[in-house]
Amino acid sequence: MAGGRVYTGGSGGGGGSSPLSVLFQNQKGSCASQPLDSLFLSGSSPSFLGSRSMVSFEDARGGNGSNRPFFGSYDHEDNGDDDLDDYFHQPEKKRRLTADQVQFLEKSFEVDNKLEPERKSQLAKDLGLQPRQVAIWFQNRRARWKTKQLEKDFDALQASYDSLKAEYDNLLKEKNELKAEVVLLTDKLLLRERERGGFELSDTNNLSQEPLQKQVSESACEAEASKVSCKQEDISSAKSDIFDSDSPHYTDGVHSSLLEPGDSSHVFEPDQSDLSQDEEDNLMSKSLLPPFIFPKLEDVDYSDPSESSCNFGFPVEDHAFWSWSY
DNA sequence: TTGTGTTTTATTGCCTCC
DNA sequence: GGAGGCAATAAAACACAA
Repeated sequence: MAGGRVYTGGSGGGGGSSPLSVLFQNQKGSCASQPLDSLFLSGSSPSFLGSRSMVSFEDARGGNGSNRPFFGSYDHEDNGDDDLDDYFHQPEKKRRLTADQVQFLEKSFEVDNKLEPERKSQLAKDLGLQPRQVAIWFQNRRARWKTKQLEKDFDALQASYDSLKAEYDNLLKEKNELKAEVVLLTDKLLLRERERGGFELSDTNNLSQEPLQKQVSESACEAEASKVSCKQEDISSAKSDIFDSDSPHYTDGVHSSLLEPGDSSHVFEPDQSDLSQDEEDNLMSKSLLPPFIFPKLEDVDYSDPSESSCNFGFPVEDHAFWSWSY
């Protein structure tokens, strides 16, 4: 025995003389002739006396035939004496508790799932079981309860996750739609600028006298006026998305050819070979590139892509975020 | 009837508390 | 150090399909 525990089987039970085979001859429900509540509330001597389940068969057979135990698995009421004899000559085996015993224990468990020594003794006495059997039953019952509780918790978490994922998917869809819109408008804008001939970025001689930022901003606002608000904060959140092609979410396939990585940036990069260092610095520091395309460096921290506005607060590596489920 | 999966009863070993 | 709880596990009992 572990932990110094001693299995004191063999001598428990009430040893009542009245045969209970009428009441407990079938564990599958037919024995429920007595309401459980009356069993549970009927004081210290419910009709379990005489049960010797799990005790030694030598003990169980005990005295005379009238003291026959009502083992839970014993539903051989139609068997003859030979079968009965065989049954009792089996080596000691596990015996299931009767349905009534289990119901009684269940009721007790509902009241309190912990078992103080006194209650254990009382239950054992009432049910005609060994106190250890009662303790074991409670222990196993607690384990089952815990498992079910875990299943419930899991279901709740799963539901919560499903809800959040649906919400996330909607946001992602919305994001991609906005992204596509930005790209479309950008293309339109570039096309218009080219038609005007005032924005030939590949030709440094054509750099406008007007500050580039002003030019583009005005054009942007013209383009935006029809549909999109020209508010700086609105656009700046989208502009970082344009160059977010590394994001695993970027699957909308609406990239403008002008904005493809390695191809797009030069569109807005004036050839600075003829600029003075000051002008060059000015260009860089003030970010003369269109503000709705390139965020100011101080606005966006590219060192941590997960913090960029294009992700709506979700980590870029969201595939890792979702990968644990399903 | 038999094979197989599930449930229930019981054991073992470890841990915590008093 | 003993009592009791818990996790892991064994094994019997049970359910059920083929």
